[in-house]
Amino acid sequence: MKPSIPQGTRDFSAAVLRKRNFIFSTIRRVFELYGFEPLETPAMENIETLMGKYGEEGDKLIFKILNNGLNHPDKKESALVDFESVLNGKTSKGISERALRYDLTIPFARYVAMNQGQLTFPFKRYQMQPVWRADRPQRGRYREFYQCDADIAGSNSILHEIELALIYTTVFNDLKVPVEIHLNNRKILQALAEQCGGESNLTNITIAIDKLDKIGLEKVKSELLERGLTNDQVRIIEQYISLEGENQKIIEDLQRLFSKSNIGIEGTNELIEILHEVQKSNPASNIKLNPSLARGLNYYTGTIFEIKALGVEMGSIGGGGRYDDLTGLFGVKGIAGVGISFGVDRIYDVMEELSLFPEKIQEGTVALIFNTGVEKYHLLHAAAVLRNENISCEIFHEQSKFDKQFKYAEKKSIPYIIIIGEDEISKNSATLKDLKTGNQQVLKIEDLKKAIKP
RNA sequence: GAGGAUGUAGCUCAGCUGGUUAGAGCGUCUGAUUGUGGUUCAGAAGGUCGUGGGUUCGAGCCCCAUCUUCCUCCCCA
Repeated sequence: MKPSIPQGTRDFSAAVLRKRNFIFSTIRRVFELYGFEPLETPAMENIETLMGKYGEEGDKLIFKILNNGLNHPDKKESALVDFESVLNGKTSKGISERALRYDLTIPFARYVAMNQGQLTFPFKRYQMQPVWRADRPQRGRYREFYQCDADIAGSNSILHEIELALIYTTVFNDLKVPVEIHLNNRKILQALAEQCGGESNLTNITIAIDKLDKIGLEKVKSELLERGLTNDQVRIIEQYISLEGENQKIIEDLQRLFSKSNIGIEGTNELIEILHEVQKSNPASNIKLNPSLARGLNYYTGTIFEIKALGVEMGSIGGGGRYDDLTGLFGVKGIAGVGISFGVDRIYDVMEELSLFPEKIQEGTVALIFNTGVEKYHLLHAAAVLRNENISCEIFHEQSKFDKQFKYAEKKSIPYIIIIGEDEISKNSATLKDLKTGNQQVLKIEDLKKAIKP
């Protein structure tokens, strides 16, 4: 049979993995710096943990795992009945009782709900693991992809929003990816909904205005009308999403538009505080109010973030926000949460497109010890000395022409080669050559480490 | 889930209205060159033309199905 992998999944070669790990380790380091602790949860969850948490569309995109043993004679009849309900679009525990995780937030909520007695609140965790979606793959969209989430459970403090924004700034600064942090607040959208026929319209409004960037004002307006809003209501929304310009100007406009709405004022004040503190703590933060930012996921109730890479066509490379009732879905009330997520696969694509990966990260082996056919002992000894100094090196596997050994080093981006032949052994030394400059020198084995730049 | 494009050597791609033995560049390997690479030169290997059916005297090319990748919609990271 011809080897292949499932649609939308990928193998990662060494060159790709080194770059990915560069992103992962940057994010991990910053998460740790802010006091988040690691968590991993299983690839699969019980199916009822996931179903119904991501909306109707989300349910369709969850990968369900077929139960084992369906062919057992004793179960045949019940399996047939259960399968009938699957054919009617319902899930059935008789056919599937597990599913692959769809994101990291719901498993986190499940974990907090399960372990609330043991955890120290506020509970700050980060998690970097793959998630799976049965979506149709496209550029920047995969069926298996990684998320890196940091969330805080059990605190309403706005300090977290401020620090999460600072994490975004720090990580993308470290990666040298130019970004805009888009900021908005669901409370303001709620105030807007109240002015437009009540909260029942909130979802209709958020879904439509979230697309403003993509489809433009006219299409957003027609979508709003299709979703049953009146002309007057659409006019109010148009006024709202047309707000643009400097953050300060948008703030003033929001204050004017929602001067009579308590929730609107509350949301605006949160925005003001976050903007103020973030820019004061790290002036490099490119944080931008975006009134049309809504985010599809309905569990958000306060601040919302989204990260837009500058200079490339790419969907958002990160997002997050505050959700008041994280664990309510699992029967534990009163635990608020706030969190952010990094889309590593898209960050990778952006960095690739902008050529932002440092060349340095492709170096695995630092030195290649040529095989000159001398006693293996001499080669192994030199390798051991280097390895003791934490310099990664390898010995060419067989004696062969230098030409071949040089080419091997070149292919693997190994910066140094070391030659130990009869001449060198007689002088208890080694020849070290820097492949980049072409310079070479004869040194004592013990002095190699000094000549090799890390 | 709906619609559209795509697939030929390890990689990037040619391949005429259907006609003998499917080509190029790059890469790989061998040699010039058994202690000094990146250059050059000579040669070689490498293909069930995504897969399975069909039409035809004859299919890389036409038809059907299926899979992959990519694009639009939906949704998202």
